[in-house]
Formats: sequence, C-alpha cells, structure tokens
Amino acid sequence: MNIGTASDKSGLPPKTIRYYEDIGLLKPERAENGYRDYSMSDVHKLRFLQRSRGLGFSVEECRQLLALYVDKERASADVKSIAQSKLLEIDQKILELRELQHTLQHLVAHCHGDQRPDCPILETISGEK
Amino acid sequence: MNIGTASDKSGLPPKTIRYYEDIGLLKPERAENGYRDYSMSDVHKLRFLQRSRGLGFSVEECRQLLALYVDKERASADVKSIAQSKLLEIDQKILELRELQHTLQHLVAHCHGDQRPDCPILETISGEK
DNA sequence: CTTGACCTTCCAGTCACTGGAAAGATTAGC
DNA sequence: GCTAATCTTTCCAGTGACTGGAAGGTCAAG
Repeated sequence: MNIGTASDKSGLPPKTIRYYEDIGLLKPERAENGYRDYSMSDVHKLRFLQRSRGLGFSVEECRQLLALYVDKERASADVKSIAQSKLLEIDQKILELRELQHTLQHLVAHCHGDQRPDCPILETISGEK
Repeated sequence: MNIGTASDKSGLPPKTIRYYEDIGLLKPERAENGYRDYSMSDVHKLRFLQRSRGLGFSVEECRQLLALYVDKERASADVKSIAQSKLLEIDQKILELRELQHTLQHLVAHCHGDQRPDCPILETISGEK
C-alpha cells in the first residue's frame, strides 16, 4: 500500500513516516514506480510508534521498544525497566510543573492587572522584591 | 564587565548570553579590544531572562515581558494576561502528564517483568489487547 | 488530454540552545 | 620579558522530532 494509506491506518502524517524511515526505524519495500510499498507488518510498526510516542517515549526509546516488540525472545523485564524510568521522569516533570503553577498562581493573584505601571509579577521576576 | 562576569552574575552560560544577543534581546557595549562590555542594567536584564525562562515562558514571551519590564509606562494588565495564558498551558500540560502517568502505572503494574517473552506493555502499545 | 491528487527527493526552518574549531586578548607566574 | 593558561571573539554545525515547501514524476477520472 502507498504511504497515504499507511498514514491513514497508522495515524502518522506521511512526512513523519518518511522521517522514521530516514532515521532507520523501518524500511518498506519499493514498488516498480519508486513509491514506498507498506505491508501490514509495517503498518503495525507504525501504529506501535504512534502509540509509544503518544505515551511520551522518545524516538530512541521507541526504537528500543520496537526492537523488543519485534523480538519474540525478549524478556518483559527489559520493557518494564524502560517504562519504569519513563514513569519516574513523568513524576518529576509533574512535580516541577506544579511548582511553576503555584508560583504563577501566586503572582497572578497579587497582580491587580490594571493600567498602573507597577506590577508584582515583573517585580518578582526582576528580583526587586 | 566581560561576558564571564556577566555569566556568573546572571546564572546564564556565556553561550546563552551571546545567543540572546543574536536574537536581539539585548545589545551590550563593546570595549576597545572587541570584548562585550556589560553594564549592571544588562545584568539585570539577563537575570530577568534567566528567571522568566525558569518560570516556563518561551523566549518570545520573555521578549514581551522584558519590553514591559523596561517600559515604565506599561500596564500591569498586559503582564497579567501573559502570565494567565501561560498558567492555562501549564494546567493543561499537568493534566496530560497525569493521564500518561496513569496509563504507564497501569501497564507497569501488570507486567510481571521476568524472562518470559510475553509483555502486557508491548501488547497494549501494539494494540493486541 | 487535461486536471488534480498523490508520490518522490531535497533543502530549509522550527526552538533554544550547545559544542567545537580557529584565532586574538589578557592575565598570572616565573 | 616569556610562556602558559585562561578568556574572549566569530563562525559553523548539531540536537530532537518533526514540518513546510519547491520541483518534478505518476496515476486515476472524466
């Protein structure tokens, strides 16, 4: 099947699919006219990439996960450790964002937001207070 | 003062300071030997940038905030609206990350993580289940 | 036979830096 | 005064994960 169909079935834009090929994530056949020709197996891989990227894994992590996915002899421990470290990163990111949220909420609450030139937000960022 | 000193005082690496100059965020004087020469006012701006970047504002948002910071006639309403929209983005990002966290927690909890080849995480990502 | 949709490659741009090379300036120690 | 180390300069290239666009080839419909 052509790249447009593979795009529809996988949920990834054609540009992204070609990019994934560029960086060596999959290598579809070529038809006689030079068009890429995707098998169902390719589409499964593309869907796999689409979902794992959506779960926040980096492309390099997806490459590892895909290798494990393809490897029928893999140990599930390998996959679990990748997922666990990603989970730690997500926990950390949430904590950082919550701090940011608190700081900004505080700043916004104390800014009267009118036409006067003084502004507690800028004063805090600049270190005046 | 030289860029190294400005770097120490602002907490920004010299590379970043030059980059900020490239994109027009500030223009320090030049000494006779061609070295950049930072005033205290420049250092204040650099600290301002360091803090506002740390608060999650994009460089373009920082450019706006810096302009408002320098403009003594600004309305604090302008600053407040930038901060509020950033706050909305942060709220949204936290929600998305929490969903991710839940999904991954669920997957990790159901993966036995041993040497057997089957793995609920991969099965879910691939859409097998 | 022409139109339009699809496909190809290649080049460039995004964002916010970061690394490194090559060369000139300054400073510290001897 | 010499040398070595440190600092500074510019410029070019790379990161991650695409995305946009140009120029051209292919294909199916009417």
